Formats: sequence, C-alpha cells, structure tokens
Amino acid sequence: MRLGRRLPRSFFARPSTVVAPELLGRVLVRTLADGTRLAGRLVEVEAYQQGDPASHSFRGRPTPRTEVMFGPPGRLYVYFTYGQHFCSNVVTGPKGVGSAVLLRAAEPLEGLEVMAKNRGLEDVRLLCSGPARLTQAFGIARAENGTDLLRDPSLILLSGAMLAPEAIAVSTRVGVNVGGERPWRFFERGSAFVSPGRPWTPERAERPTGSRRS
DNA sequence: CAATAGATGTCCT
DNA sequence: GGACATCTATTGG
Repeated sequence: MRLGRRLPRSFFARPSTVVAPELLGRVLVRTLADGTRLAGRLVEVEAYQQGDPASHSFRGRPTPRTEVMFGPPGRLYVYFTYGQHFCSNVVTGPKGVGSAVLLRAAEPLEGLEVMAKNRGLEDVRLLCSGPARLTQAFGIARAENGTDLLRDPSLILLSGAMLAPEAIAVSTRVGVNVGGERPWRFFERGSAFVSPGRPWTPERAERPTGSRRS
C-alpha cells in the first residue's frame, strides 16, 4: 500500500477548521528505535481554535501546558488530561496563534502487534478508536510533545489519500458542552474505527451501527 | 446496551 | 474547589 510523502509545512499553516477535514485519510507513522513501524490512517479529527471556549488556547496566551499549541505549525501537541490520559494534536495556523487538530481515531495499518501490546488488548477496533487510545497505541506521551512532524524521523504524517467530500461526516465535538458549539468534528462515514463518542451526543444517528464496540 | 464510579494533572475562579 | 478535548471496569435491565 502506498502511503505517499510527508505533508508540507504549508498544509498545516492554515486554520484548523480547514486542515481538519483534509487530514482524514492521511497516515500517521511512528518509527521506533528498533525500526518497528506503527502506522494508522486517520478517520476522525476535531478542530480547536483560539477564542473557542472548548480550546486550551481560549485565553489567547500560552501556559506551560499549551505552549506548543501556540508555536509553529506541523508540530505535535500532546496534553495530559483527566489525571491519566494523553491526547495528540497537530498544531495548525501561524506561529503565535493557538490552534490545533485533535487526532481522535485511526484505522491501524502497520505494527498492530505493538499497538495491542501498548494498549493491553487485542481487538483491532479498540486500538485507536479514541484520542487517548490512539495516543497510547502509538506509544506517544509527554516526551513526544513538540515533536516536529516534518523534521523528526520518528514521527511523521504522510499524504495517504484525502477523502472525497461525500465520504466525510460532520458533527459537534465529543465531550464539549459549551454554548454555541460548532460542527468541528469530522469523521469518515461508515468507518468501523471511529470512536464511540459519548452516549448523549447527537451524532449517534449519523454513526454506522457497525462502529460500536461490543 | 445504558449508566455510573474512579483515576487525579492542569488550569481556572 | 471544580471542571475537564477520556477510558475502563462494573453494575443493572
């Protein structure tokens, strides 16, 4: 399977709401020290922007945690949440502006055995179907925060194949409960690797029946 | 299948 | 002190 070449810096240097849907179908590749390759095709993402009440960059200025989010585009922003999980984002927009795209789910392509070991379970559908799950499957943690996806060989984003507009479904973001929430969650229609989401979220009707875990 | 509790860092009021 | 871009185990129908 041809996974293409690295996405250029200019791809990321645009608003997160523009970059997000174009990230679907792209391939995240992690190369471990021993040469093992982990690869996953992105099937679900969410856009976050400065001034957006649900975004860590809402206030418009960085904190120790969110510093990377305000840096140059094309880097990985990893944050720790709920006292026990890491989640991964791709930084977008120009330096100085806090915007990013949360990587919510991927279809595992390579290195499934290592992913299963990292996750502590076997079910392929549960390896990367959620932001913290994806991050754990790829072995990403605090040390990977700030990694440049265009310079660091251990973590890159390949062009893969962008989805056709009709293959993309849109909904409000998962776990976001602020007034005026906007439709900034993008996912592949019909994919079995999209996250379950929260039980009360309205996008349930849009989700294929086959995508739920047993 | 749905609902709920528990884990507990970081930022905010 | 409380909310949070989450996940897992467990309980009940």
